[in-house]
Amino acid sequence: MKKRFSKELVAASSRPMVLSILAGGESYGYEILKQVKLLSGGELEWSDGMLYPVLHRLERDGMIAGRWELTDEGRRRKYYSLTRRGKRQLATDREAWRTVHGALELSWGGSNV
Amino acid sequence: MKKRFSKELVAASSRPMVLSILAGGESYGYEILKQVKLLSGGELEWSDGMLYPVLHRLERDGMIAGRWELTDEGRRRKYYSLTRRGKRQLATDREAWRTVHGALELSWGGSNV
DNA sequence: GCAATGTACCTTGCACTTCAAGGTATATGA
DNA sequence: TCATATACCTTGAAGTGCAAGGTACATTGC
Repeated sequence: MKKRFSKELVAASSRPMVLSILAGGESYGYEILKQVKLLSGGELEWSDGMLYPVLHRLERDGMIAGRWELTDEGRRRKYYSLTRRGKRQLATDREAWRTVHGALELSWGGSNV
Repeated sequence: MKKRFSKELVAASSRPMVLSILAGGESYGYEILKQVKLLSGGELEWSDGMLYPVLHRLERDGMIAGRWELTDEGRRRKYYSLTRRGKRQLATDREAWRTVHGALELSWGGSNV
């Protein structure tokens, strides 16, 4: 549906975005998808087939910790929370992003408009 | 040397960065590498093994046009310039980047600092 | 004479990632 | 009974960067 976003851009932003969302409190896959949409004003829509492997990798690498829970309606959810290692990674990712962003904005403002 | 930048972040920024640099006038591979380093204040250092395939893809897709030239010293260079299609792509990429950047900054400012 | 460095380009194999498409399961409302 | 929403997962195809290798020529220092 949204062809505007290259898979590379999604790949670059997925981890920092997930870590950042979890820095605001624990959440689960389906809800994260909605939060991403909200944060982008409805423009960004991730596929769930992308997000779940991302969550599994982050958990495998110790950035986030998962915990299964059962809702009142009888649905299972896997809640994730940020670990200390995840917090450090978030800070690193944010700095890296801002460096690249600065270079891009510089190049965009430099010669063309 | 620079482990701070994930390959995903490099992948997301490489095309918009190259297109943007060429929007400022034609250039060639080796020089683009130095311009990227300059634009980032020395922080971003691309490998040439990454850049050349990027240039080939952009040329294949009609975003840029290549032209061989021989310098006075007898070295061959391939100069690239932005095509009309490349200009359009640059505008699209820039908008996509800024949307994602906005969502990230929002998430970073929202709950954690 | 020759080694090192800088310029300038290219390709291959590896590991990794998204996406599309498929799957499982339950609850609610028309 | 059927569609929609919730909630998770996996697979195969296609596309990435990176490390490492290669080619070639000019300049500099010993």
